[in-house]
Amino acid sequence: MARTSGSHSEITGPRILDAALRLFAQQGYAAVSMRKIASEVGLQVGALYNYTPDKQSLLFGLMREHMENLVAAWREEAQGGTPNARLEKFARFHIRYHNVRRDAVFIAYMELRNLTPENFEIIEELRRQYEGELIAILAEGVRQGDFQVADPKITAMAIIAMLTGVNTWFRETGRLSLKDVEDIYWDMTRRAAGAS
Amino acid sequence: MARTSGSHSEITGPRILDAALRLFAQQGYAAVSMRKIASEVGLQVGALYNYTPDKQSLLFGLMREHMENLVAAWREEAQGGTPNARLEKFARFHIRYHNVRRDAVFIAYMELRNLTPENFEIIEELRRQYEGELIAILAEGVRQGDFQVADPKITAMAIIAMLTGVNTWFRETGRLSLKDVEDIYWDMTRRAAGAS
DNA sequence: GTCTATAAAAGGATAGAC
DNA sequence: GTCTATCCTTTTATAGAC
Repeated sequence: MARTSGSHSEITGPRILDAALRLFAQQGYAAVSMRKIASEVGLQVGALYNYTPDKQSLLFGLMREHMENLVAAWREEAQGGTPNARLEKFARFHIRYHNVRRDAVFIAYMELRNLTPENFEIIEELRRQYEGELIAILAEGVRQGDFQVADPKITAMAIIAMLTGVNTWFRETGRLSLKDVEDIYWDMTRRAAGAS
Repeated sequence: MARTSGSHSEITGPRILDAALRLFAQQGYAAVSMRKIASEVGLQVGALYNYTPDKQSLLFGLMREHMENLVAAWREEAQGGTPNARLEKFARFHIRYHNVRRDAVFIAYMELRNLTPENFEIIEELRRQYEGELIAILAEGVRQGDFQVADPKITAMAIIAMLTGVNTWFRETGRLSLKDVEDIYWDMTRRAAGAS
């Protein structure tokens, strides 16, 4: 996708972010040079620095954007309902939301070690917030006698790991639709929580 | 752990592998230079090439060793029994085996993209073998009417993702012992499989 | 088996012209 | 806003002395 030298575009910024997201996911942050990103967008490397102060900011920006959007999107969808209804909504939301954001999900987990300590803490706090949402659902279900869970925190970690794992194998072209997968995983989630 | 220049050791090879394993896990393959590995072992970089033809072989060797040992260790432990007994054995084995090999487990998943295509295929085949062991247990349980599983392959992927997830949060110093964690995860595994 | 020295390429980031 | 040119560092890997 190299562009003609000197050509212009009002959307260079987003295109740089798109390229960085895809390249970081495919090859890893450390393996992707600023030159590779520039070349993907059709720029020379110097031009990138009009859009980011350095490579680290590029990574951190992508991860923060993803995690903030994730937490916000869930809180938008959450609303009320019984613990059982909220748990089902969470399981289906998690699978759907993550399925269409493969690259960002991959980066947000794999590239944590390439963040500076300060940036790492910010991303981890966002992750804790998201996990906290599921823990709260499980704890409320236990309180109301709807769930049988030995430890809401551990069960939450187990459920999130299970649901996120869909991304490692699911492909749109496979024998199951995403709706099929949602149904099967909701069933396993329900059982893991000891829901009736 | 820098050693005196010119000193000798009969175990340089293993020490290089240990250092590479730890550094690759902590910082990522692409971010670790041969110099860093050499320095960790107390060598100059040139000496490493007495033990490995190149950096890629170092990574591939670590991953193949880990995956082959994993498959072999499970087949050693597997033996017979009811599907329910075999499933419990698998869940507990997986958690225990992976818990004491954090670095290797991390690398075997995170660094797949840094393998050459030929090496990648070999590692993936070993992973498929391991997953196949769990799929077989679930399928046998379904046949005997012990389990209620919509799709043994998917349930296997879900269970493995859930069990492997323990590594992301469990610490020996936490409030739960590994035995506690094993018990809780076995319970969730049992439920996910619809076992009685 | 390890060292020193080196080759040849690639890396992040900046300066200044346009 | 982009390019060209450059700085300075680091990289993998090899050669040859010891």
